Amino acid sequence: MRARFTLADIQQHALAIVDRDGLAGLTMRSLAASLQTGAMTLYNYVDSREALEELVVDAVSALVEIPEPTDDWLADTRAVATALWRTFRAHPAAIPLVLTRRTSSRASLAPAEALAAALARGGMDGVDLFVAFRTVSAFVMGIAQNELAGPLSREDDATSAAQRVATLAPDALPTLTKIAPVGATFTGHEFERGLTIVLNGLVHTPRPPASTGQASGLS
Amino acid sequence: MRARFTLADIQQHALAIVDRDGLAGLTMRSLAASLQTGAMTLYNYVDSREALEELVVDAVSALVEIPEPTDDWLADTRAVATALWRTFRAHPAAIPLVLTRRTSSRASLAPAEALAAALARGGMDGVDLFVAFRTVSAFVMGIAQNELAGPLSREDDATSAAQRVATLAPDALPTLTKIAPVGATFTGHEFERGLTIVLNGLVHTPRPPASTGQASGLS
DNA sequence: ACCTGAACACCGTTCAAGT
DNA sequence: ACCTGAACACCGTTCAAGT
Repeated sequence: MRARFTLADIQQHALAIVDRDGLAGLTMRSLAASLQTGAMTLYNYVDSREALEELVVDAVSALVEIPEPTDDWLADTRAVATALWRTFRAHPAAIPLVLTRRTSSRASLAPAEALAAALARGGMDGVDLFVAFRTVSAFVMGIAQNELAGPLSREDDATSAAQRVATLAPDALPTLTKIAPVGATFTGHEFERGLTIVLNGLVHTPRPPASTGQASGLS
Repeated sequence: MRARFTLADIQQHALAIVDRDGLAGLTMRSLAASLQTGAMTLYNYVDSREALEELVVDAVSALVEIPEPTDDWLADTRAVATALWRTFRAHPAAIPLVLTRRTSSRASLAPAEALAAALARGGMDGVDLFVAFRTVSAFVMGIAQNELAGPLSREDDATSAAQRVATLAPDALPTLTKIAPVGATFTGHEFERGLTIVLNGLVHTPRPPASTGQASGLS
């Protein structure tokens, strides 16, 4: 019998379930039901639950709208990072998978390549390029983590981060207690402003002479 | 009957299991066995598996050696961030939990408070302090993510990230293909150098005038 | 090659009964 | 209040049989 499904079918249904019912809602059985088959059918397409989750990460990555390169590498770097962040925000229930599952599919590496390429256009290479890539990439993933489960993340229920922190130990955590209400109010711009900080750092950090075997590039 | 265990007992055994057997090795039953009881006994101390995982995150957070404040806020910021990173690296199997589980215990907030306090000593407050805190925090968590599951992370088995990337699509991913071998060689210094970039960015980024209701502080 | 139901091992948790 | 075994619902996956 011919293949009834494509990998894309499976990815779409799986991501839809995660978006609708959360991560816990995605099981082999629930996905199979969504595709109107038995659970075992899925194993013709996917090795394991783990592999299925990687497929979901790929599906999310494929939704990143990678911007066309311009002649402004800094703006390009910002654009790719922003595109990633926008996609993650649109699928918050999938963020734990994005943070946690390793993929090396074309789909998931395409945004990474775009980011690295933009930085390379800035004149970096070798170790410098690697460090810059890691730094920007870490910032983007870390902001996703902060949003999801960070110390001052927003709440689902009524209790704000401010209240939670204050209730816990108002005296032991004076600075957090002071910041917490800011986090609750000032929402949605941490990413842009934080990214500006990181990119400014990139521009203002002198590149040390190559210490390993790798060339440090120009500048 | 008096309580046979303390929460600290449970945390220690749970973290030990995660360190030894990985995250999948930690189950209610395996933890109970480690404590020489039945699985149900654990529910006298912990509400659910989810709560147990938060307890593991607390246990890891408690291991962070928070440095004493000095008169150099930048050095202090660096020291707290480095202490966090060192602790995460020492318990790699727990990183998925650290990235994913939300805690608001004293233990987990103490390093966050130390980080925020160091930045506050740098003269930031209000929105600026919030943004700075989020940015440094995101970088630290993101580096942990990169190490664990990022695009150029190191491998358990023989196949290097370089090979993996190259095999997949050498032409479509030229920049990553070029960087990949650097990641394999240049190991352990991305954090320091990336942190320098972020901190330089902090110092070199002008603070915009307050746009929300929050005061933007001095400078 | 792909499909699929039955069955198995395992896991979190409820229940009910103990002290 | 804390302990605990039996039992239940659920989940990933193996097996064996089909086309």
